[in-house]
Amino acid sequence: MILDNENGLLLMRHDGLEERTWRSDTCYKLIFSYFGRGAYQTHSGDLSIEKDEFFIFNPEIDHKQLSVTQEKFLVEIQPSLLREAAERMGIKQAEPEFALISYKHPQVRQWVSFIRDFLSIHELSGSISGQFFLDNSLTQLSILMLQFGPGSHMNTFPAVKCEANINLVLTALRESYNEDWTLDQMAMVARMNKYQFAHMFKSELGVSPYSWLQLYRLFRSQYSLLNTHESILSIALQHGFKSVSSYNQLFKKVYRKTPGEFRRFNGLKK
DNA sequence: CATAGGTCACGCATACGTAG
DNA sequence: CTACGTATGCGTGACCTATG
Repeated sequence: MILDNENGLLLMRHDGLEERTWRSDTCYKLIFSYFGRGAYQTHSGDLSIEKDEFFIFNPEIDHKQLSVTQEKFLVEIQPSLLREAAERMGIKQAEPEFALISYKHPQVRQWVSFIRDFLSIHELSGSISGQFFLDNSLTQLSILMLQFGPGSHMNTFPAVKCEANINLVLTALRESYNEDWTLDQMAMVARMNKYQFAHMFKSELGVSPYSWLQLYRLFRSQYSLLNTHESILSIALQHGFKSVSSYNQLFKKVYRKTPGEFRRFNGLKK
């Protein structure tokens, strides 16, 4: 099952899952795992997704699929379309760069679920109505990606609706993200056993508690990075990182770039 | 017996200092 | 900014325990 036109492409297939060639596309590429897990490789590290999680490849990123279970679901979007959506949504970042992390979001899951059901009932390949459906879907997904896909265009972490006691923790973390936290403290806020808490947190958000906090710090720090000329060190310290080296390391993992490179690539020109 | 809820141990990812 | 080395403590599969 494949639908494509000049704006992008929608692909869903249950066979030919063993493809293992290097690809480098000019488009943004969302990969969603509806069933089990998927693994991908880039020149600077591997990525894996569990059920219901997704990640987004930025244009021109070399990548290779390592494995997929049961079903491959991916959508490609041309930068021009995403740029237009960003503009209409009032996002300043002209060419958003998405974080290379797997993430879970209920609304993205719902969207994928809807598209899957629709496509499995209607045979649309090559038809006029298929094109119409595709264009609309791509626009919708662009909006979702910009809204919920963590990346350079955000200075916070995407909002999610989840369990009440998890929400307590998220609120507390957002308020004092630049302070020290341990898993025990978070669990205390949630009034839960720390093991239960960690499990629940992970299943709700697709990210484990401490990683969430780290990522939140990183996204909050982006604004200063892109809009001020403060030193990397002071930005790192202000946002709760204890050293530049851990800040650098996290940045490398998320964007495959160091903070300096990220600033030069996305930031305001002097 | 099946299912859900709770707990834990320990491998390994991460934090962070030092040196280059 | 990168490349280590080390200590810390997080994450999670696997195991218990209650419940029906």
